[in-house]
Amino acid sequence: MPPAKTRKPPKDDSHAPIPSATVSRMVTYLRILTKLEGEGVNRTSSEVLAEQARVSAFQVRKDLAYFGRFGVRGMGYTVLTLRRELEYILGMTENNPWNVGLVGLGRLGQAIADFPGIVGGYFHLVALFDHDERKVGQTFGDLRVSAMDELPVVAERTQMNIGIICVPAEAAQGVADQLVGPAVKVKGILNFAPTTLHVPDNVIVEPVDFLAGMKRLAFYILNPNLKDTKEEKK
Amino acid sequence: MPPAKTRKPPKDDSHAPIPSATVSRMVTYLRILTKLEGEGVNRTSSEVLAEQARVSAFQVRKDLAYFGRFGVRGMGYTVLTLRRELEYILGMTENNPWNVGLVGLGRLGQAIADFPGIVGGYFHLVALFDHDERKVGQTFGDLRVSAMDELPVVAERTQMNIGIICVPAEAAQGVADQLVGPAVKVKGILNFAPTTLHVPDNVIVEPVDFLAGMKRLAFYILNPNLKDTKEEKK
DNA sequence: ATCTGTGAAAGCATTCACAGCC
DNA sequence: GGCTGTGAATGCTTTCACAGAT
Repeated sequence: MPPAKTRKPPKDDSHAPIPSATVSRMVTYLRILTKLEGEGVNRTSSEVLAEQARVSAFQVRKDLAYFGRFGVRGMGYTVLTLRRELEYILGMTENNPWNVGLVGLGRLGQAIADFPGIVGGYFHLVALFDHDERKVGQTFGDLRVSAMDELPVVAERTQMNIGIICVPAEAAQGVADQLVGPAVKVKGILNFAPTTLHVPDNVIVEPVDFLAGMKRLAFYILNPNLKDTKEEKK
Repeated sequence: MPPAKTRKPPKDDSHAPIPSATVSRMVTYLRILTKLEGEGVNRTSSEVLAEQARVSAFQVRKDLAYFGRFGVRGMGYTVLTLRRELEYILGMTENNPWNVGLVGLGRLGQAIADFPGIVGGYFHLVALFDHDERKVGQTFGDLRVSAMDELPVVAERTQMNIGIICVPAEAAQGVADQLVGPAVKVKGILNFAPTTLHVPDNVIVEPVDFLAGMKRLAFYILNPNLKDTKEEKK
């Protein structure tokens, strides 16, 4: 094996198993880079990223190394370039249209539909659904609320591929079943309901369970000695 | 060392390092047990719990073993008893008054203040704060919104020990600083703002970052091959 | 017979130390 | 000199297999 060739960046390590904690941190790094860029910072380093993400600089470099080589030795990273690379890695690009449908327009659902970063960011909110017929037909933002039985049709028309569940725990599994039903191409679900969803293998669920978060807080407050020193883990 | 004594449950393994993933799963088990109890189920097993939590039965038993011995060999677990034990372990008891203050009454904050399980569950919502003077003085539920500069006084009076941050990312660190300021005894923060908070060592932060969740979804949808098979990790 | 509790092994993730490149 | 990229070592977590209890 000749190490003669001068520079072939082996960017594509495509089959390496990426730790899920690494994926979470990549998201954090992207957020930090976007912030730095907004502040007019051009260059940064693993140390700066580490400080802001509350992890070690080793960790930052190792994480990035799973995906390629983005820095310059002795110099650090260019904020703009690295931000773009991470966006690409995480699928936050023009040619990945993430079409999001939200189910359940209670207070929480309305708040999420309205949240800065959902509309106008990397994701497009394309459909709203509610069980309650008094809500069906109302508009939030510029979207009309559809009935649950319209879901397959609307999902098809809007090319919905991500679903957000904001319904009570008892109703969540039923909604999940509809979201992954035939003709619906939802491949990922963000689940705000405090329950564990059962979905087919090819569907991803991300739980956002803040009641669980509160209980973890309670536990760690009572047992400060065994506090996890590396926050950001997921 | 006499192993003669007939039954002294060595409940207190107090210094074993508990994996943070275990803590998250304990919260899940508690939720499942509460549900089972509500359905009138008396007995259960590591297998049932595993199925509902989407983990292995080994994992359930190992997790529980960190805290004590709660089952009967050949029989399984008593739902009521185990539920109580887990509540005790997680600090969900009458004599641990978790007094929660919420900062930021935008749509999200209002939704959280209203969420079933905050009021009337294991936690008491005792104070609301907002920067915006038009919101100060309004009431949500039966709580009056206080101004930010009243925070130290109100926190003291209400014995606030957990804070929830529902303000925009730019404002979150400032709020966190106030929450851990002198005379405020907040030891845990639930952070809905998409930013990493810097707090003293003795304060715990639980991030609830659903925008990050969306980006993780996007990544795993694009790279299904390296999907994490064991959801519920945190 | 059944199902829990647990030491030991296997599998992952993080930390480290230093080689490699500006 | 400075800071990245990365094999090797360390340290955790999960998985396993089986001993223990009823």
